[in-house]
Amino acid sequence: MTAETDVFAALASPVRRELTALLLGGPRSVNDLASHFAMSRPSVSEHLKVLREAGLVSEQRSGRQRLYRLEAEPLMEVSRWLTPYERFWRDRLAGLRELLDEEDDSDHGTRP
Amino acid sequence: MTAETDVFAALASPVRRELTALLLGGPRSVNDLASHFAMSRPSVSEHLKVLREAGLVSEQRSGRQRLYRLEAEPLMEVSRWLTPYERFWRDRLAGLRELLDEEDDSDHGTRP
DNA sequence: AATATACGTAGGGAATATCCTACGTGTCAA
DNA sequence: TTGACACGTAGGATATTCCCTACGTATATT
Repeated sequence: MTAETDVFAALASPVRRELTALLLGGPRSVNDLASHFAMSRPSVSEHLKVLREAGLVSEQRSGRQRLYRLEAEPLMEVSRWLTPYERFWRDRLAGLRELLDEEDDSDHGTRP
Repeated sequence: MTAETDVFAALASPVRRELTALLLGGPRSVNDLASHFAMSRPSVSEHLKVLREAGLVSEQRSGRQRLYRLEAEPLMEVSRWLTPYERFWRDRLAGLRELLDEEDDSDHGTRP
């Protein structure tokens, strides 16, 4: 599949989104990351593999640890994919706002 | 799971991303949408169901057709989720730009 | 050298995803 | 009313996901 699909598929799992969120604070070891989840460490390793293959994280060996680092570039594709839709929800919000403004107006169409 | 997870999971399929893209041009019937894919119409219906349950599309019956309309609001959650990562790729791009600027600079560190 | 630590991978089981064909329902057209 | 059309759903086959435990490898410690 395309790289784009890899990224979206990687983000489909709440565990993997949580992992990327943890890496916002800087590189972490696998044990460190795994300690935040109820699941086994090997399972976390597998999630990290998915993220690695999507290009969302990189690993760097440090002694017997492996530090995983966030690589956010692939998220640009998501952001770019999102662009044409922004107009839609802004339009919708603008419409909502108009509606609320009318509602707030105590002078309900009594003006000439 | 959370609504957020529904949205990310819905977007994980290239077929469903393509469906939402088609709906950018306005509401369309199921047959119309299905004609853009190699798969059977019932399968497209199932994909539309996933999108519906994620709140990404709505349907409106019109005669014997059902017009599907894009509902982009749930994508705001994706956009919001993306926000803390933007800094990362901008930083990376800024670093890259610096590097290119230096490369372009014919006066390689010969200044006092 | 022997042991402990940090990690990845193998292999397997259960759940879910993704496609299909067959069929049922509601709507329009003749 | 009969037939065609548009669609959703049922049921099933296969692939993939997601979790586990067991195990192998490399590095550090003693």
